[in-house]
Amino acid sequence: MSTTAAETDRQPSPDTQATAVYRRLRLDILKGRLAPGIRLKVQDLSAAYGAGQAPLREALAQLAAEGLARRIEQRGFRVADADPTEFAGLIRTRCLTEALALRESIARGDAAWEDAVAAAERRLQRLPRSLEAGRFVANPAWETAHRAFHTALLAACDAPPLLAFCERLREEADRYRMLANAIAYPGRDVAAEHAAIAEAALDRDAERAGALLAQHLGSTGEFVRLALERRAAHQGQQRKRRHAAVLAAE
Amino acid sequence: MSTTAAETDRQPSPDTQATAVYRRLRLDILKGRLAPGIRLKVQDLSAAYGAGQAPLREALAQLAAEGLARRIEQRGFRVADADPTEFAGLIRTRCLTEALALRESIARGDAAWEDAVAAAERRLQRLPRSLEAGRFVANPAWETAHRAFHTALLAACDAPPLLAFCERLREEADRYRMLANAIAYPGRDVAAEHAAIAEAALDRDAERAGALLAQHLGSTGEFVRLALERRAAHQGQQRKRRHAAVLAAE
DNA sequence: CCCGACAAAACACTCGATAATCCCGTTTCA
DNA sequence: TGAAACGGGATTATCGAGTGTTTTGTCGGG
Repeated sequence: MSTTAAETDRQPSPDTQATAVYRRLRLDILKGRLAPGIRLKVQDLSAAYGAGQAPLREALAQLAAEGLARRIEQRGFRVADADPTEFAGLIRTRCLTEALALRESIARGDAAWEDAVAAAERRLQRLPRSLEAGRFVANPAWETAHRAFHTALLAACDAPPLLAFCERLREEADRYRMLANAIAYPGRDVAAEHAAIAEAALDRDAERAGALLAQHLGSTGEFVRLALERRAAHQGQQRKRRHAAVLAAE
Repeated sequence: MSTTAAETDRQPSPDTQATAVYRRLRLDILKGRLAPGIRLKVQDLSAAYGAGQAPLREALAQLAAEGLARRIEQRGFRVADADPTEFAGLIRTRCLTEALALRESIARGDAAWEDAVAAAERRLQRLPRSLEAGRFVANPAWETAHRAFHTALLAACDAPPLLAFCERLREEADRYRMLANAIAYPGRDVAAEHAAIAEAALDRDAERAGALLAQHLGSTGEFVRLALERRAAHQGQQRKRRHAAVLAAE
């Protein structure tokens, strides 16, 4: 080993509390463990995550900048809410942007890119969407492979900020999808859609691939939108019941 | 006045120190008053902006999330540096993304959008690019009108996150442009380019407008790139001189 | 029964100080 | 001569207490 201690240590400074709690919060929001719209009280979180308030505020400021949380001046932070209108804009943007990145990727991708796409597609096909047959139970391996497949498709577009943007949109959309999957189950053949996109991409048919990808994202979006509507109705009922209970208790 | 105090107060809670210092820092970075790459020491900034360290760290965390600053674990924050490679990716992404948004805008824009574009273009044409004839002195009014023109072009694309993304890219690119303008002067006829874009947009020629816009952004990018090179050479010389001075002083 | 003023509690935000870590010039050893 | 250990000084990261704002709950009047 010719690397000195100074060189190896450069990168992995022990994670600071602020970033550690940032990562955990981020995941808890994306996975839906922290429901949309709820208050993020600094003291509570501080107790829950075992970190001081200063690091927590730092993490929250970061999340707010990313759009995963909302800051309200003098009134603290809340989890970004799951608004159908915002979601529609999100999906529309994804369709446009990912299709654009895919077209560019097809125009510029080399043989290595083709191989990566084909490999990612094969890996994805092997995995079951849900861990159980009857109802939906998220399969972490599938989620990972799914992410990898979509990333591989766009990887050759040679515009890092565009890629980063697509990834952020995907995470945000995935948050909605998580919420939706808690109450509904996608009936369509997602695997076939992925296969069709991969085929078009490898055929270098940019227009067809872009259109298919946009359609794929749109379908998922529509599915989530319906689930979201049901959720809203559900919550409305719950709120009514709770209100009734309060009245009854008096 | 029929509005109660409760209603009017809701929005404008007096700016918290954290956000106030965030805005100031942000501007100082974008305007180039804080040079790329320099360290952002919490204590110094705390003294300079007259705020505590906690709000400052919050602001810095936010800026880091936006990409205007870099956080290095256990080693504080630095201003994002002006790297030619990153800049190239930025420009490429802008060309792709703004052209996309413009095409969408043209496809969806109504009469009000047309009017807004035409008006913004006229306002821009009236203003001089530089306050002095011989050398470049930034004209705030022109900068504002320029921003407004480009925003008006994309306004009808009906994809809020896409618009927000374009705006962020523009700000980042403008930071580079500020640095470049400090040492060079654009020789081409920027006004004519704007006019051509507006004309194509109002003609509803999406392809031509998109191409012209991409070309416009690319030219500006090329200009900045050259200036950046000169800047690098300049800094190299300065560093050499400083080094020589140190040696001479011994 | 509803509405608005009022007081108390909860909470966000801020500050100053302390602990942990890094940086850099110096010394020590092979 | 060069590389590794070492310390003083600077800087980051963190904590706990204090201040001001918002929210909640209560009470009297419409």
